Amino acid sequence: MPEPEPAPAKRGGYAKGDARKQQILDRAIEVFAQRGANKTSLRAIAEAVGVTHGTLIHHFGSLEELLVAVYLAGDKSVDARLELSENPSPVEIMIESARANRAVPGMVQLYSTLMAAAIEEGHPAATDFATEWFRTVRENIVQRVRENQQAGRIRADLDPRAVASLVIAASDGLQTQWLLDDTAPQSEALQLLEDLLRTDE
Amino acid sequence: MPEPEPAPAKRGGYAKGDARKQQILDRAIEVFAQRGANKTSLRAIAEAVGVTHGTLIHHFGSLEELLVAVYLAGDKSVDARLELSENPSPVEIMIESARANRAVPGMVQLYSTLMAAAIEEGHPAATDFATEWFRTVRENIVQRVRENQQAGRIRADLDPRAVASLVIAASDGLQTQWLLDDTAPQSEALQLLEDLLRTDE
DNA sequence: GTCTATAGGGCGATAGAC
DNA sequence: GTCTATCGCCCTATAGAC
Repeated sequence: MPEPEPAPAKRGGYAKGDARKQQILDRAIEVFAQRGANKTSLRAIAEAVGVTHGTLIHHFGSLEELLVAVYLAGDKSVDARLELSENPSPVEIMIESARANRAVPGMVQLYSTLMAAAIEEGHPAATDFATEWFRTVRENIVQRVRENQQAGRIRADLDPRAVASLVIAASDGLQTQWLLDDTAPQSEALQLLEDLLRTDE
Repeated sequence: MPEPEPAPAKRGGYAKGDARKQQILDRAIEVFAQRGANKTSLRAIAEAVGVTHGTLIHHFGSLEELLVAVYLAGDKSVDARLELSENPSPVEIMIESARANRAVPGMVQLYSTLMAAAIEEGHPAATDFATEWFRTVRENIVQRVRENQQAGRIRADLDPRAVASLVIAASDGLQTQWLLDDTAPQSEALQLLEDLLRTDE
């Protein structure tokens, strides 16, 4: 199935390879959205994408690296939407991200799988992803906390780094609870945390 | 290696089988404490315990059921210690449990692995464990929240169920963060949550 | 009852042909 | 780039020795 190539690029020709990689990634994300992170062997993904498992290894190096790439690509859409709102509270960010994940439960399963792999030894790709992920997210949230404190929306006496870790942890843990029992008070608990952090009425 | 049998019991004779099962479990817990949840195949565990993988299957039915049994057995010691203290706050319970897990990181890895398996389909043992686990823990914590509210130590206007879910989620999430980066403010964030829940000074 | 041995199949990863 | 073939490891399940 020859498709119209997006400008093959005479020089430094990685365009074709990257395009193919992106194609595979797009299809893989669809698969995760539809079927969840279930039975995600290289062979199963390869079959769904329409190549062999060897091809996936060629493009991504290992199953784990492919999974990381899928998660990061899927996360971008959430990120983009958040850029639009102004000075959101840390908890609002988590609520928005939870909303997105609720629509695509496969992403939460994938996140859990990657985190479980990350805290075991011998999974460098997952460990690197998780370490970098928490570093970035925590940094981001710490900044939001500071902004909200300056705006008088979060109590100024709280340590931004502790607040950030708490908010992230709560969000992660609640998603797990909610996936196992959809009567778990996910939104309520997040809203509760929001209220607790707010400057005293 | 014939060991002194603990009263073979003429009737309803499951004593011997249960004893062997407990032996295996004890040894498996040691292995997890020493080496973490790494490379936990039936064969690897069997080798460490000193039997074959078939023996483990015979006693526990499947790898997943063995892992659940190991986690539950390892958790009992924490539970026992908590019974001693009187009317602990929900967060104090989590801090104590975090302290225990810090000493035996393999248990946190095991917990993560089980939770990741639980939220995927096709892992009934893990799913049953996790569902029941959250049900029990949440029930327990809700009760503690109520007691603390009556004692005037937690704000009476908060929904106990939301508080319980939040505390559990925060604790779980912080342990993951801490395992990946031991400078993550685990204790600080838990203490912060404790302070936020406290009746206004 | 308890355990060993083995069958049958899936996995990730690699090597090399096209 | 993509394929096939293959390696070594893992899993569950079962047959039968002790």
